[in-house]
Amino acid sequence: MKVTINDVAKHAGVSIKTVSRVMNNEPSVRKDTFDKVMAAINELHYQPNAAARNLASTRSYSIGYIYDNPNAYYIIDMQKGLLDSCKKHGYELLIHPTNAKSPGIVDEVKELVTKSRLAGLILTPPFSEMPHIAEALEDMKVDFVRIVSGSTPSPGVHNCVLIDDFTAAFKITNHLLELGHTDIAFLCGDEEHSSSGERLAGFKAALTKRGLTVNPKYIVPGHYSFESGVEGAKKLMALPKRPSAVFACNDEIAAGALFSARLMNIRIPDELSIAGFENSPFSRQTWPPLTTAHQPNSTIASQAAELLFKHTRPNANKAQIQAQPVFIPELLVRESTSPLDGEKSSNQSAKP
Amino acid sequence: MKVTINDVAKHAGVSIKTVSRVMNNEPSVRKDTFDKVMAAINELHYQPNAAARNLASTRSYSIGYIYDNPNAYYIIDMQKGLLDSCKKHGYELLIHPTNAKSPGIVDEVKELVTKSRLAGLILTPPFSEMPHIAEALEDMKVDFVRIVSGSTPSPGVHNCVLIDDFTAAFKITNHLLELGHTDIAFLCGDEEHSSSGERLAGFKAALTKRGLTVNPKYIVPGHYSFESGVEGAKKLMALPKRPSAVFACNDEIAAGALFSARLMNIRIPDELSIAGFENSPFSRQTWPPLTTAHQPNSTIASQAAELLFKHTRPNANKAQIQAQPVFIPELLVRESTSPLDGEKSSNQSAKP
DNA sequence: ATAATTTTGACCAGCGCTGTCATCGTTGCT
DNA sequence: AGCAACGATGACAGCGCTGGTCAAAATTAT
Repeated sequence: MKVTINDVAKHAGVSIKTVSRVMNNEPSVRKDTFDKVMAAINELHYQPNAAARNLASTRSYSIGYIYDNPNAYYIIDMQKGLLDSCKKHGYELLIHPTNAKSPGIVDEVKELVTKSRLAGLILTPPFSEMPHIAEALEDMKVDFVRIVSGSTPSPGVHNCVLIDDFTAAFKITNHLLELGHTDIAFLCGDEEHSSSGERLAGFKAALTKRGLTVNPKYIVPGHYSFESGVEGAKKLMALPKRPSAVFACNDEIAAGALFSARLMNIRIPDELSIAGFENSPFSRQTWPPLTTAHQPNSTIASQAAELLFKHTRPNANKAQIQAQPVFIPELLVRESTSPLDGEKSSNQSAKP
Repeated sequence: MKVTINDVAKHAGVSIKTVSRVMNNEPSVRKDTFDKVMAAINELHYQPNAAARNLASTRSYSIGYIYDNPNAYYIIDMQKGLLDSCKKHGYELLIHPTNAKSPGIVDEVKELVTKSRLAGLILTPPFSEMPHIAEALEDMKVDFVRIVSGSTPSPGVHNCVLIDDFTAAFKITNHLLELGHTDIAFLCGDEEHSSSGERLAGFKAALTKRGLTVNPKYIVPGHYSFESGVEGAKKLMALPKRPSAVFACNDEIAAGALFSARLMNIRIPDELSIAGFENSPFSRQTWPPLTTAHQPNSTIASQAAELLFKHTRPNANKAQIQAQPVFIPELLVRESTSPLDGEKSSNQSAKP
């Protein structure tokens, strides 16, 4: 029933220590010894005891996922991706939802790491963008992988997974432009999330490329929340010249804008096109369903975990770990956006 | 930084063994010694090392949460509640999302328990209602707590937390009745979830109590999904005699019904009142916001965990564990329901 | 007061594994 | 061949805690 390292050692005719070496991927094990041990491991279906490993070594076999995000769908997707990778590599996942704005957050993270003896951490925004968190983690010599917004890998950094919000936002904006819209507003997310800044930059770039100027009144600061979308749309609709399209920084904001428009009896998409970002399930559940950008969260998460494991592996050569993977969310056109003045979208069946 | 049992012992002026006794809830520790040790534990923020405990004892200090539920908000809330209790008791939480309908599910659960050496499990629907899962767990002598729908504790059962869906549904239906509605439809959730049956029963009971007959055409089978709500509403609105109010088995279904009504240009709540169930965040983000029943998921979860710990605790006396806690979700009136024909709700300002 | 009882502590072994360091066997070199 | 140098392997202690045993101390009953 329960196979210990001892059994394997006997079976392979080596010492316990050698088996341990094999398990830990240590160098300095001769090829034939290695094979011998591996054979024994497979034959006996040996599964190392995580508790014993944790206790004996400074290292551990669990990773942590710290998050503070009101978006349940995002979190669930992330967890799913992380769990997949963890299972594959025999790690455990410890989830730790908390409040990023709490004053003692750094200590809290530190405590979590020491108490649970985490091998590493996965950080998503806002934690992935808090310098003092990263510093603390580096001080503690704990590996971590950050999932952040960005399009160009920075040299030397090997613990990041990038999401190219800029390009994705550029695409969404282009979609709106192709529909004939020129008065397009942008509803920002939280300023401290760089994703918001990146998306705004992509938005501006797309307009500029078309030779359009960016109307500062159409750029509304806000937060990643439904409420913020409600407020933002209200402000926009109070302007003397209303925009004909709104690009919201995420689906929640977009849903809020939709809600707000409805309260003001503005028909969507006829009078106002609205686009979101993220493709969260409820972007499909608004009326009309939201045009958005699909972000493959589970895949991103499992890639992040894979990257982390490359670091935490005992004899990891950090310099060898390749540059950051980059994900570009894809445009997903649904019914919340339509051509301006009822024209047909230019890329759709333009009959001659 | 790292507090061991030794530190606590010194701080409290007792031996290591006594601290261990306290930690393990062993009898034969005098009240004042117990308090003294507890004080030291709290003061030093002592958190036992799970790995060491796991290793030293046959028992383990992690519990598992198995789920298969598309509702992300529900899962996040549950996790939150479970984590709170786990933290308090020095347990770890292992989350395990999976597919309840997969053929090898029982083996999968068994493997999870043995491989991760789980002390216990928390089960929510649909797992909490699968007899073969419960049997397998009992065979393995693993403790588990089920969160199920029900209003009356069954004698002898001490590992259940009940949610009184019947009473809550009764209340919601009553609210609709008080608004003057008599033609009320019911959109069911999954048949295999007893919550759906309980809610339906509560619905029927409320109608019957008012002397109304239940129109079978107004009871639409379905699933706990947005799509199901869309379909259900479509069917209802195709009836020769449309209902004036719809009670959906959960918020997702209600949101779907709302969506569907919108597609058919039916004004909510003027032409049709819609009520949901659960008070999930997006019940606030539909337009109009949904009248629903608030289910305190986090609280329920942490109670379930507390109950589980009472079982897994070394010297637990199962017979002594009190009967199942019962939660009754509370009515939350929002804008998706309104009086029939513009009358004022009867319990509101009925001016003489 | 003394006996009976309960509570506590000292001590040891051991859970399954890893870290350290000493030892052994090889290889390379003069 | 002989010696150094290195690579591969094993012996041993110990991670932090529990479980057991037994004896000492504190409490209660008589």
